[in-house]
Amino acid sequence: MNGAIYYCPVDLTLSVVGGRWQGLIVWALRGGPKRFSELKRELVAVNDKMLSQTLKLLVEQGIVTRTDFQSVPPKVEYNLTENGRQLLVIFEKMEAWGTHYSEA
Amino acid sequence: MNGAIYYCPVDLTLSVVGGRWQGLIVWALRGGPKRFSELKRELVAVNDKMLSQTLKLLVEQGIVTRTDFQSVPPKVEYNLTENGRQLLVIFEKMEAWGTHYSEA
DNA sequence: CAATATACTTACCAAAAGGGAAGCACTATC
DNA sequence: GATAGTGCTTCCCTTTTGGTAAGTATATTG
Repeated sequence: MNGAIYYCPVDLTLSVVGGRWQGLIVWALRGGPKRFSELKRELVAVNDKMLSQTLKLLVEQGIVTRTDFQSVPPKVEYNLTENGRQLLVIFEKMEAWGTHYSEA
Repeated sequence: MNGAIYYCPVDLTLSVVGGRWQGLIVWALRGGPKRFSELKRELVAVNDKMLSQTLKLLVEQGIVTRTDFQSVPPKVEYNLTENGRQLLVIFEKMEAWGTHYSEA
């Protein structure tokens, strides 16, 4: 994948899901494709650089697809791949845990 | 928790589960309490500093308990709290995904 | 009496990640 | 003709993270 060595399957998954923005982007795409600017609006604290950098990484990892509509002004859509979509069960559990934890 | 602001429950959970060692330690404790040296042996690439630093963080976050047996040489056991234990469903999904992904 | 084991901490350094601000290409709109 | 909107990239800098090596205290072992 990127030369890194993973200690176990959990470690591998964490490399895709951990990091400041990777997981949040996957989660933001759960409802279907979104444009760059929509993601930016949704992930309030992200900046252009981080968003495009992280999206590129997710594309390389095979989690997200990128569709460039070759128009001016540019229109590009991002969507989850099948592998990406299968990550969603993880985030559903995370949402449940986080919700419960912040109430405790 | 630590002054950080979380954007949503998933973000909160990622702050507990992401990071180089946090998740792996929680996962390593799934079978019951372990001593410092056992964790060190199991998480091959971790060093003393990272392990004790991360364990301290997990204790502060209420994910792990620390029991010091006040003996010489020292014996200290770490175990999951109830909140920590509830994270395990997340890791089970991660293991499944990681296993599947690395076969693809 | 030297070595070993345990669970740490400290000082120091290197690498990586993250972020701000600006710029770019091009069109449409005012 | 200036301005705005889009999806980026680049430069530069700060912060965070990770890591190495060494040290600490004390009892047991050889």
